[in-house]
Amino acid sequence: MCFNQPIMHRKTEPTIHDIARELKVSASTVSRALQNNPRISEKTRNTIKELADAMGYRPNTLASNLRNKKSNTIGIVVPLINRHFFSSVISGVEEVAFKAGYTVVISQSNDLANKEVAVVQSMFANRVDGLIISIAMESKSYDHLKMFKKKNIPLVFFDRVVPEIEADKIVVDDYMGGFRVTQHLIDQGYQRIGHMAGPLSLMTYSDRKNGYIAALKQNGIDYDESLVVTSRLISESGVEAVQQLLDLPNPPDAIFCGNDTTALSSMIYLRDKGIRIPEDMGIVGFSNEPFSRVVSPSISTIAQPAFLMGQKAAELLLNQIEHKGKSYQTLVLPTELIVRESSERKKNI
Amino acid sequence: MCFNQPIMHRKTEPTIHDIARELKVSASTVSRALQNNPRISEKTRNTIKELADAMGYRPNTLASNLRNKKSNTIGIVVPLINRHFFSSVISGVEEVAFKAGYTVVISQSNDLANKEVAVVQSMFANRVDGLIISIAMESKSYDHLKMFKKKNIPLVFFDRVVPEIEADKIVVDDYMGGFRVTQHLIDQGYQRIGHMAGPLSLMTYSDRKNGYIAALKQNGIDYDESLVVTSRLISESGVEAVQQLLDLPNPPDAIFCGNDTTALSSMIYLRDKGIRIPEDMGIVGFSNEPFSRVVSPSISTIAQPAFLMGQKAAELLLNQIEHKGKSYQTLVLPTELIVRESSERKKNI
DNA sequence: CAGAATTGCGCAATCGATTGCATTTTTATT
DNA sequence: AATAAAAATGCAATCGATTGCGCAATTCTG
Repeated sequence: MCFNQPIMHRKTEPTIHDIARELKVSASTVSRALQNNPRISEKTRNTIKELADAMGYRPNTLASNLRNKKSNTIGIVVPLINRHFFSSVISGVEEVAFKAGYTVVISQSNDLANKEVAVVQSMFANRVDGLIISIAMESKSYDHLKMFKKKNIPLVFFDRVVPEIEADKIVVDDYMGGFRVTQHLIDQGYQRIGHMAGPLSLMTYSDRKNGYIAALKQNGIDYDESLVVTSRLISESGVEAVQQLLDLPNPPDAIFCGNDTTALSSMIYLRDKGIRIPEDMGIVGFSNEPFSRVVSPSISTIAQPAFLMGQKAAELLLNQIEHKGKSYQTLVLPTELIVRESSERKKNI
Repeated sequence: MCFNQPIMHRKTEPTIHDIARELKVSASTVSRALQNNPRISEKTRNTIKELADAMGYRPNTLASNLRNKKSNTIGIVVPLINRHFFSSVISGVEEVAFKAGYTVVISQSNDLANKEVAVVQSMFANRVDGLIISIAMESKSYDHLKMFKKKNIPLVFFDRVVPEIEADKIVVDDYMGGFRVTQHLIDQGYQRIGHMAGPLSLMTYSDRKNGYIAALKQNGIDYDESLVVTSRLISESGVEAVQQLLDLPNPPDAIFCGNDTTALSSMIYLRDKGIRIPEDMGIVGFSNEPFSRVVSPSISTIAQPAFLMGQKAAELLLNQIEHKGKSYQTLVLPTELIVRESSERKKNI
């Protein structure tokens, strides 16, 4: 039997009690010393810290969390982790959270209402201190989220928000995005500007369209309903919409596409038809998907500050966590127009 | 003063003690009943469960985790969340972990050695049950990972693995990837095939190069060292490498680029030089980045099964967690050659 | 130098769930 | 009916850190 083993493989992690025993002080003292509590003299504090180091002591956050009724963890739920926009948001959240000493737990809803309920409940059971979420497209009932409200656990929505729940919200300025795109096309000398809209039940898309209409109006251009085609904005929709627009008696000379996917598929279709971009037809997309920069011609688009959105979401959430009961705010992040080849008819000098 | 409030807003979450008091049984009984421990009669078990439901009881996983010394949490650390390959892996991990009742905590190293150390230590302190990691390019020392080994916490490496640490590992078959690419180029009738290699200290890149060399050999083509340019494979490297290759007395007529990024930048450079792809020069990339499908000409590349990799990583890890001490395995996932325009000189009939 | 003020530290309860062992209750056996 | 066996439940310690309160030691004050 040997006591006082040198520091080596021991079965269990050292705890404050082990340190206390070794130094013949109480566990409270050790705990306080490690927290730099002024009630402990500098001398003993140093002794304790040194031994803690030497023993390879690591605080057990589980125990601490239990005692403090706080997990120092925030949850984030997105439809699909594997989507550039969302992974960028997550990246931003992680950065801010990590710096603030929080852990980020992550789940995806796969855009399925019942998976969303399941993952949210799981986060709830795990006592996250707050939740950041972009809801699944399908979600109908929001009881699982109201649970958080009831227990007073902070909640931040981003991108796809739930209007009927009071909480911090972050969205991008789709209206101004649509406006800027349209204004840009006008500035480039395009005369008849068409628009591929997305499902107008989603605010995101109706705002873009409204921005488009507003810009036309402001430039004294009549809004022509026949120039707007509404679809789900998948790749095929782009092709169909272009066909429809080209068949018009008076077809457009520029198209504001609801997203980059349709912008791309339109471009490919137009190119095959021998229509030159941007000379014969200007194209602008939306969202700044990674590919829009590298395709040829590169696609002008609206950048949504996904990473920033994640950072802001985390900041709002941490703020709520640390000063509960403040009032809620809705942050509208600015969009940025990125002019690329697909719409740059007038070269800058 | 009113006791026996109806179920409504109460300050604190109900615990097993509250249930026990209400039912005049002990907390142990409640705990056991909720776990379906056979030592509790069906009758009392039902009574307990019903009341638990009615009171809106939710087990406190923190307390449970503390007692069980198990967090039911796995950690995943990647260089950058916001990269398609990694976010796809994460997505796969999340799927498997969630189904198995585990929570996934996530962090990014930003490819910085010291951030990696910090996040790994944080996960350690948070008592994750296991860790899945692709190491930062810069990492030099692996003490932070050896810590896990010492404490017998399962570890799974993927993509960028550490050879000197024994653990489960998952990589893609870079060797065969390189081989396939090269064979494909040969089959397409290209005669002199160059290669842009990545940092050869990383297995990933040296394997690709070795596959390239092997394919040449098998086809009776001499390996010409001057045709291989090594770099960090960022966009600019592609341009520099192409310039270098074109300046050779006997330049290549095809290039196997170490990744899609360099494949793209090379293509753009070549196009500006008036060199036609794939007619004058064949190009193949690696990784199947989303953009490689949509650029023009589309880029032939090697698909890495990222989502599958994540699933497998999670499976291996959970297996280790649940049956510790099994031997370690290295899983080599197959790669798939995706032939696109950039290398398809001979059209299929 | 006595008494007050300050400083340094320990006791013991707490967070909520789990579990080995002991005890009580019920059922079976002769 | 008495005892053995089995079933159901309770006691109390435990996981590791935190903290209000109280006691003891030290320093200060007049």
